[in-house]
Amino acid sequence: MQDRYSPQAVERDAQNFWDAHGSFRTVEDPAKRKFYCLSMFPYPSGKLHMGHVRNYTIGDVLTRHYRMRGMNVLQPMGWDAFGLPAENAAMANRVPPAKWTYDNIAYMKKQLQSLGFALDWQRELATCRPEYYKWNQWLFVRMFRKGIAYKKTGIVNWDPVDQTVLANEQVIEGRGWRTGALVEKREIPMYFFRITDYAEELLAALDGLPGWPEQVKLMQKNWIGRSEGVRLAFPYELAGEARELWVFTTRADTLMGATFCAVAAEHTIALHAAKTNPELAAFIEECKRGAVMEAELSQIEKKGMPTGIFVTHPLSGAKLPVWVANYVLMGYGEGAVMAVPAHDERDYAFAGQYGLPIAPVVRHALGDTVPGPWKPEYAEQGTLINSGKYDGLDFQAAVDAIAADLQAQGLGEKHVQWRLRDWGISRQRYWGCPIPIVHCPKCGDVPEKEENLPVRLPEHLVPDGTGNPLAKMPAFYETSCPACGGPAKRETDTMDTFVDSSWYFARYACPDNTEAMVDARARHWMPVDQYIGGIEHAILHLLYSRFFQRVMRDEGLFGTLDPEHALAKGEPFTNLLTQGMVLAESYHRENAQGRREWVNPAEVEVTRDAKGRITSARRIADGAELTYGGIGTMSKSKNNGVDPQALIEKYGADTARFFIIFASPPTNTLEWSDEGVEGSFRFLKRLWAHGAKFHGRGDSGATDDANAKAARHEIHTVLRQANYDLSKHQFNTVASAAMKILNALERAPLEGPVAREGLSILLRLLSPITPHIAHHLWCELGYGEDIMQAAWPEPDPAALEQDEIDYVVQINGKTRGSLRVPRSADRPALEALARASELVARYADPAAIKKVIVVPGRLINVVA
RNA sequence: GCCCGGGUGGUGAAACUGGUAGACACAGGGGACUUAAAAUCCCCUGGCCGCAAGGCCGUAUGGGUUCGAGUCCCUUCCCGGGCACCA
Repeated sequence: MQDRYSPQAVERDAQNFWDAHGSFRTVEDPAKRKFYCLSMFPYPSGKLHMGHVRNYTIGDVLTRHYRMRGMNVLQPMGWDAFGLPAENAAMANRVPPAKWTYDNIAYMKKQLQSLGFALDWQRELATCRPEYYKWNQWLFVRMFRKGIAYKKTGIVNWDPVDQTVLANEQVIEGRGWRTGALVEKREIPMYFFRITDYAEELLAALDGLPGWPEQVKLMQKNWIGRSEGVRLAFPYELAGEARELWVFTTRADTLMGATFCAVAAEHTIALHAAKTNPELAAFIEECKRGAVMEAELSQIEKKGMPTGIFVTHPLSGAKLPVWVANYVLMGYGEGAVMAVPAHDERDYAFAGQYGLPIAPVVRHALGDTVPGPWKPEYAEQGTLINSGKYDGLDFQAAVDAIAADLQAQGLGEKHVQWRLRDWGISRQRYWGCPIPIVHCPKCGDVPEKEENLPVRLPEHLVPDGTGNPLAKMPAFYETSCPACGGPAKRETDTMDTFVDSSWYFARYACPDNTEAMVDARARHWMPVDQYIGGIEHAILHLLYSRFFQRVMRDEGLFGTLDPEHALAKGEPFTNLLTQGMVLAESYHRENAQGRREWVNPAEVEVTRDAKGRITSARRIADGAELTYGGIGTMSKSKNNGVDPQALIEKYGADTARFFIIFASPPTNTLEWSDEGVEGSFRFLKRLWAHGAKFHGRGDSGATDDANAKAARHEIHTVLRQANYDLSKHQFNTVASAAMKILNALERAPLEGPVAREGLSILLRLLSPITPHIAHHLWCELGYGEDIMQAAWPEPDPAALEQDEIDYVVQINGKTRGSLRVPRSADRPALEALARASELVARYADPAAIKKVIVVPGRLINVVA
């Protein structure tokens, strides 16, 4: 056996062994319990980043652990290969997105393989391949026929200079990232998925997901946003025609306190009033400028302007003015709200700003009036006042009575409102899945015939930033109508990449099927038993996947299902582990054009103050002063990614894997630092050295040796804890446990069964984390041929037993020492020992003892 | 702004269901080995007071519940994620 640990050789040999034995190939096996372990597939951005390494290492630890526990584990890998970065790279390098993407996939696949992940590569898929996206299109057509996919207008960011639609991340401070032009909102026709049809089910089913973090379920719940209230109408006249302004409110009890209504800039009333009011038209134009992001909209100053139009209060008959307000969103509800300034903080501020009346109608904790400044109590529910016949009613009674009166007049009803909006999937971009619709002047929007799918995306185009190249390519869009055969134009928008990632997990079960989207194998493997990915996907990706799973179920793609079958419930992921993000510091400077240029932390030298805060930073290469951009997720845009490749090359995959597991529990954010990697490498070197020393020793040696016995007790105690930690997915302490076991082994005698057993436990415990070195030592030390075939270690109860237990002794809740007590001591014996102990004599008056609290096996607290 | 998390030594973290705070490491200091360095090994390392024994303080902040709080409840501050076209 080599004296020196040489990770490259060890890892190459282990990987060759796995390749030769097809160790990670998985087929359906009814004799074993199936376990589908899936990590979110990567976007092929060029090279792996630390977030990937972390994600896939976590998945691999789970996979290898469950394999050793005898399950039939499926762990596939693929590529989320459509998306914006490929177009950006294409513009920068004049290379087609397809070539860039395929090159990246080839390189990143090598990287993944070098990390030794137990992946079944035979199932590899890439969403940009026609074999894959054909089924996006196929399902889209079915959804379109069913009405789950439909067309309406949606609002996008428009760059007036490049004449192109911008993604939110391409809008920087309200301007286009390339042109610097002020971005405008523009309404365009788009396709939507009717996810709101499933809102109720998506919400209710969250309760049936015990394997999901509460935090994620809560985020989804809030996102879906069920609210019960009343939909009601304010009648008005427009150009002599009777109309109704419909609003939704959760506070119908405050209806008698409504003093005005506010509508979005795009609302019919606003547009009508603007025709004769240039000032209002200008204000509406102002509202239309700027980005569409909600985060941005919520930060803007609340502004409004009267329309001059009045509506009639449905109960009091009073005339209320209608205002245009920039905080009312057209996309949410009816694009109009009733304003009750006395009991709503935003309305209160708005009324104060524009001198609108404030009418209190609810008795709150502070009284019957609402003097400024605003108090949260004003918004609380209470008994109605100043509300005529509704006076004296509480919240629920008032809502019931008011809803009944409105309904009698046909001016309102109880209503459940959802915050969730339908999913707009059209993207005016090239590098995505074409939407299989043909626009025919005679037949309208006609889906492509099934036999003509997939609608292939040409792979040779290079976008230039001025709109979708497909829209400039007659060979792509000139076609004939699938219905009437006449000349027609193909849709040139492509699908949101979230469509691709909403069902890939089902396709892994049967990636080779050219006849069907999914088959019986999907029914076997689905649902995913353990899904692992970044917390940043907690809402959108996971919600869309849950929606798609239900659409596929309702399309009968999984066959007829027993109602108790997990797939019948529509949930694709039984257990979810949301790993924390990998964060890194970022640095930037202004370049000659006044744009921010981000410098990779590897090229930066920083100075820190006594508290470790960064005081200044400069680029090592040229000494340029840099601005510290704070700590944040590793991203291409901030150029703060740490390349794992250097780490792998210097220390090997096992060290990289061990460090990333050891550094932090999976769900924590991980602030990247290069320090600490050395320590992981040192540990593996020590492990190797221990193995080399142990190599060739016999099993002779004293079993009864007290040191050996103590070591065995320690090892099994640590193992018990490690197994518990594994079950909680707290892998960092499993790595610690391995270190503790090695420490114990180094203190214990090197020969004999305890040493041999201890090392075998250590190797098996480590094998999911550092599979290469574990594989090598396992073979080399004669434990077996393949550690993956070995049984998972369990602690021996006999080794865990102890003759004496150390009890913590507290006096009045303060820890004062400990008592060594025979294991057999019962509660009265423990109490007596404590009362008689010299600790009590020293810190309390034994005569004044009021009570003694005994926690078995742990602690005695004497209260005096 | 709204929704969801988090905050423990110089650093990453640990601490079972409310029961000895800081396991295991990193960094730092001291020492051994070496001509020297690297590597390796040993010792020390939360703060304050003390020659020592020991004492007091300490889990972002301020309060509360409890025999006992890092852990439960409330307040404030700071940091991270999401906000529907980044993936």
